[in-house]
Parts: sequence; C-alpha cells; structure tokens
Amino acid sequence: MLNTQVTSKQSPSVPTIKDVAKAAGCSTATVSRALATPEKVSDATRERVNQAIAQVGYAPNIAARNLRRAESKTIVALLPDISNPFFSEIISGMEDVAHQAGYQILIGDCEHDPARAEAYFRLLSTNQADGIVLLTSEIPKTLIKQADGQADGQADFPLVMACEFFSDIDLPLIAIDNHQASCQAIDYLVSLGHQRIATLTGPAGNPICLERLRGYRDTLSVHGLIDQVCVAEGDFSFRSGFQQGLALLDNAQRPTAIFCHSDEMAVGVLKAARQLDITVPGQLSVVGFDNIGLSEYCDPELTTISQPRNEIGQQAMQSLLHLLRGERVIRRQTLSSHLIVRKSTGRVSG
Amino acid sequence: MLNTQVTSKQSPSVPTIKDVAKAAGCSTATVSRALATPEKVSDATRERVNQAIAQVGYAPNIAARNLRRAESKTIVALLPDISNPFFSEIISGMEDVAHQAGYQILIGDCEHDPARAEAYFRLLSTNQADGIVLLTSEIPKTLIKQADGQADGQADFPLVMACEFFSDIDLPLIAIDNHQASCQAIDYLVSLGHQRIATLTGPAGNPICLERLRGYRDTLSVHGLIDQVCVAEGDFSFRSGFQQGLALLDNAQRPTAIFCHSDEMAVGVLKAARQLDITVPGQLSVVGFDNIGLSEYCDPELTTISQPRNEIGQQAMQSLLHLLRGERVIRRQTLSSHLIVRKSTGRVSG
DNA sequence: GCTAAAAATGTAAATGATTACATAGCGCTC
DNA sequence: GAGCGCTATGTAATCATTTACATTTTTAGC
Repeated sequence: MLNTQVTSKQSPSVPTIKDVAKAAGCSTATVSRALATPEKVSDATRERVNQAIAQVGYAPNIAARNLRRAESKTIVALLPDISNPFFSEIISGMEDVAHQAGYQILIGDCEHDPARAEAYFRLLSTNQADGIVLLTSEIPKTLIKQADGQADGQADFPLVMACEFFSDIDLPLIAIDNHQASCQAIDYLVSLGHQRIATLTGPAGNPICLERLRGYRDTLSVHGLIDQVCVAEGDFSFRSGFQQGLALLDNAQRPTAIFCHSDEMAVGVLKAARQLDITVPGQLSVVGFDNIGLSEYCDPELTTISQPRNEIGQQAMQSLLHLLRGERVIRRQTLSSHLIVRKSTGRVSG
Repeated sequence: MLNTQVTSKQSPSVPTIKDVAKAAGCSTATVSRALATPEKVSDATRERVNQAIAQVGYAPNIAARNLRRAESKTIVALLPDISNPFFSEIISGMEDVAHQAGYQILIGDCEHDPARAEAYFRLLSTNQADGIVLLTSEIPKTLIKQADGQADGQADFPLVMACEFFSDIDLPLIAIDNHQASCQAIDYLVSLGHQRIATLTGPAGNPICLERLRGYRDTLSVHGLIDQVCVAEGDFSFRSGFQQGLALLDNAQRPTAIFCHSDEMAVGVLKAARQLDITVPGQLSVVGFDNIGLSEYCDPELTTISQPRNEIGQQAMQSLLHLLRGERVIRRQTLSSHLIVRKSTGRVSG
C-alpha cells in the first residue's frame, strides 16, 4: 500500500479557516462566527476555536474577507504634497480614529498631478478603498461630480473634505473659519499701527485662499484701508515665499506687514527681508499660517495662526466612518483657530 | 406568462468579468488572458474584448485578483515619524518606481511605537502587503528574526532597508556611507581651524548615528584632537536640538563648532545660540545632516550633508521588486553623499 | 488532403472567507 | 409526549478572478 499520508500541500502553507475548523472539530462557519459574532457561539465552542486558532497559528486572509464582504477597510487620504509638514499631524489624527475602527489609511500624494488623483479615486470603484478624505481642492472636479451623481442632492458618496473645499460642490467639510482667521490676523496687524499690509496667498483660485483674501479685504475695508490692498500669489512653499517676498519688498512703497497663507512662505519672506536688510519685526511684520513645528524655531519666531490639525484629522475620519455606516453626517464642522503671537510682528516703525 | 425579463440583479451592479465575456462572446478565461497575457490571445479576440470592456465599463475587482494570485501589490514603507520631512522625498522616489511596476505604497508611521511596527509587519503574513522597505531601526528585532528565519542565511524575506540598518542583522541595504560623510564634515570643520568640535547625535544606539560618531572620533583622532571629544544625544527634532544646544553652549568651555545628525536639530542649535547671544558663524559653526528644504531658508543658511533621497527611495524599491521576483539582490548599495557649504560655518574666531 | 504541432479557447476547479438557509438539540408548556 | 421556540451548528452557495487541463481550431509540412 502506498503512503497515503502524502503531504497534501507542498510546504507548511499558511493555515486557513479550514485548518482551524479541523483542529477545533467544528465547521468553518462556526469558526467564522466565533470570530465575527462571538455571542452567537457557545462558550465551550468559542474556547475550543480560540485554542485551535492559537494552536495552528491562524490569521484570516484579508483578501478573501474583502472579496466576500465587498469592502477593503481602507481609507484614502488624498493630499497635494506629502512634503508639506502641515499634513502630517492631520494624518496622525486620522490614523488614531481609523485604526480604532479597524481601518487603514492609504496616503495618496497627488504631487499636483490630476492623473494621480484620478488613480486614487479609481480605488473606490475597484473596491480597493472604502472612502476618501480629501485634503486638496487641486483635483479635477469631474472626479467628484461623476462619483457623487446622486439625485437626492444629499451625497452618500463616501467622501469628506478637510481643510480645503470647493466653492461649487457641497460636501461634508471639517475646517476652520478661514475668513475669520484672516480677519483676526489683519485686525491684529492694524492694531499694531500697520497700514500698508500685503498678503501672500496660495495658488490662485484656491477656495481657502479666497476666503482668507476676503477676510483680508473686509478687514482693510473696515479700517478704511481698502485702497492699500496688495496681493501676491505663491504656492505655499519656502521658495515662493522668498521670491514673492523679494518682489513685494524691493520697492520704495513696500508694505510694513505681510500676511502669508502658510508658515513656509512666511519663512521665505523672512529670508527675503534679511537679504534686503529689512529687519523683522523692526521694519517689517510677518504673519504665517498653520503653526507648523518650524514656526517656533525660525528667526524671529513666527506669529501665526494655529489650526487644530490633529482634531481636524480625527473629526474628518469620524465623519467618514459615519458616512460608511450609512448614517447622516454634519455637513459643516467648524473648528476654532487662534492667533499665536510670537516675535515676527511688532508696532509699525516711525 | 410572467415577465421573464426580471432584473436579475437589483441595481446596475458593477460589471464583472462575466459581463465582459458575455458582451465579447467568449469565456471569462479569454477575457482574463486578454488582460493579463495579451499575446496569448488572437488579435481579433483581443480587440473584441477591449471593446466589450469599454462598453460595459469594466474594472477588475482587485480583491478577487489578490485572493487568487495570493499577492496584494502593496509595499509598506515603514518609517519612524511621518512628520520628519526627511522621508517625503524618499517616499516620492519609492512611489515612482512602485507605481511603474503596478505596486502601491502604504506608508506605515510607527510613531516610535513597537506595537504599530508589529501591526504593519503582520500585513505581510495576512497577504495585505507583499514587502517592506524599512526606514527605521527602531523596531523590535524579533519581528525580523522570526520573519527572516531562513536556514540558508541568504534571506529571501521581502524586506530591504534604506538609510537605517541593524548592526547585527544582515539585510539588503541602500544607504550612504555615514562614517565617511561624518569624516568629511569634521575634516571640513578642522580645516576651518576648529578644535573644540561637539557632535549632537540621534537616539543612543541608533546604528547610523554610531557610524557617524565613529567618523567623528576617527577624524578627531587623526588630527590629534581625541581629547576634545564631546557628545550630546538628541532625537533628530527641533526641540532636542535646542535643548542640547543650550546645554552644550551655556558653558565657558563651549565648543566652537557643533556637528548635528539632522538639520532640524541644527536649526534648534541655531536658536539656542541666538538665545545665548552667540553669533553663527562668528562664534559658532553649525553643520546639519540631510539637506532638507528648510536648510536653505533658515538663518544663517545651513552647511549640511546632502543625501540623494529620491535615488535612495528608487533603489530601495527597485531592490525590493527584485526580491519579490525571486532574483538575487545586491546586499549593500552605497550612494554618495556630499557636503554642502553654506553660511552656518566659518573660520574659528581668535 | 493528411498529420502533427502550435495556437486559441473553453471548462471548471481553486483561492479563503462569509452567510443564507437548513437542521439538530434542548427545554418548556399544556 | 406533542408542539413550540430558541440556540447552536452544519451545509453549501457565493464573492470575482485566475489558471490547469481539456478541447477545438489553425497552421505548416509533406
């Protein structure tokens, strides 16, 4: 008689739910239930199953589970540029909540390339992702329109926005009040005696920058300074801060204060001022935005607006999880920002 | 007769390979082949299949594919701290290569927590990830030991290290020569006349820091300055640079130069010097490490060591892809770093 | 035009888990 | 002790794709 105990599988292949069932002396259904809905299984069986799992070293095959359940337990965090430290704390907040709920975060770095954004959106339709937290408005709007095509107006498309938003598409949003934050910064500068206040925005057309710009204009208006409006456009980077800083400052009629839409641009402006021998805050006040780690360590330390980044991330993920459970979601959650006064701002010089 | 044209599925559910097969008038196997191995299908059929795919709007279900192929096309990039901008460019390099080959990058932020690292390693055994690029040595070594348990000594475990490494575990590694880079920095400082040169390292025991420390010691030794060795320990952050900077500098016998193991720590040291009214580079020279974006924008601009971060990422991913294909892999790839001299270093003052 | 080899295609099993449905067992009531 | 309801469990279909193997068709050589 031949050896009937042929090794049915070549190597000690990774154990499946069948192996557990065999070891526990029950069916695969019971094992599955013991894991997914322990309360539906008798104490004795549950105990046996758990021992069997430990004994054979079982770990569920997630691809199989995902296939059957038609979900991936993966959330895409879509952002414009991973090298911007602004996002890391938001991601961190998202991960806290996501991991708790058994979800993973896939970071989608668009690098300002629409094709990348599209690729990440495609993950939704191929069941590789269950939802998206959108941290940029720099993507083709068609991606959302086609995805969001619900007749009832109330999108149940699993997408929430954080920080950034679209002016013409209504999606659940977690963000600060950019208009108000901007007003606060300009008010503060005016209170220091500044009259020629410039602002250095992010990319043209970016809705949050437009909000901030509106706050800038409104506040100047309130103080009768509307004819002093002076706007330069950057892209949030050190480099654009430096370049636009030079352009704004190398000028007899130069501003006495610059309100920047990111801390990195503010640091670029600081460098431009140094190069032109303009002292900060003596001859120039600079305000940043975001309160990234650097703002405490540059010279001079940066006056800036702080966003509750971790909380934004948490809330965004929380909202998305609600959406995924089919629950209704708050359309707009506004978290509070605040102005942090450090050393880069001062009273206007004679 | 009843309406036989009952909608077999409730909603216009997402099309599967069966729908394509039906539309193209062939079997699912042929459709699958037309996609995976087009050369095995006749021109006419391939054409019909492609049209059918476009017609029904088919996209393959990845979970099913992953299950069947027992792979995930996902690579984990495990790093100690996502908020460190040093990593973003490496990730970017990894993504370029990975996407080209049809792989995704899952960023695993360990946040210095071993449990997180373990969770990401578990993705391997559950088929949720195909390989790991390890960018930190701050993980429990047992994770690798148990995973790497191959008798032949030549690990075919799908893991490569980049930048960081273990002193006692031999894994494929892509990195610069930290010892040499450190020698170069110290040599340069000595050539400027410095004798009391301190070094501010990363976390104690970190192998790359030990390498750099060795270079520091060796070079001082060569110049007969071995009795001037002065070492402080940080953790790569702004904050630790500032604190250790104060400790090193608030002292009559203070060093005239500090070699920091990260740019952020160097910027922290700059702040400490400002606070103590020590001019840089007049009374103190500072050298950083990594050449992150900030180093051109701080004051003074930072002399630092540049690592080819994008290339490191590319090579690391390339090596991992080789491993995954079962090919042999270069155990150690050393890329070249170089010293970038800016404004934070100068001749020692009388 | 026949045959063998090669190419193209189809059939059906397999991947590993979940779950609708069926069934068994038990305790309880009347 | 028949009937009911409840819990616990098993059976087998299902998810969407890939692929070994079988079968058919085409090509080429003579």
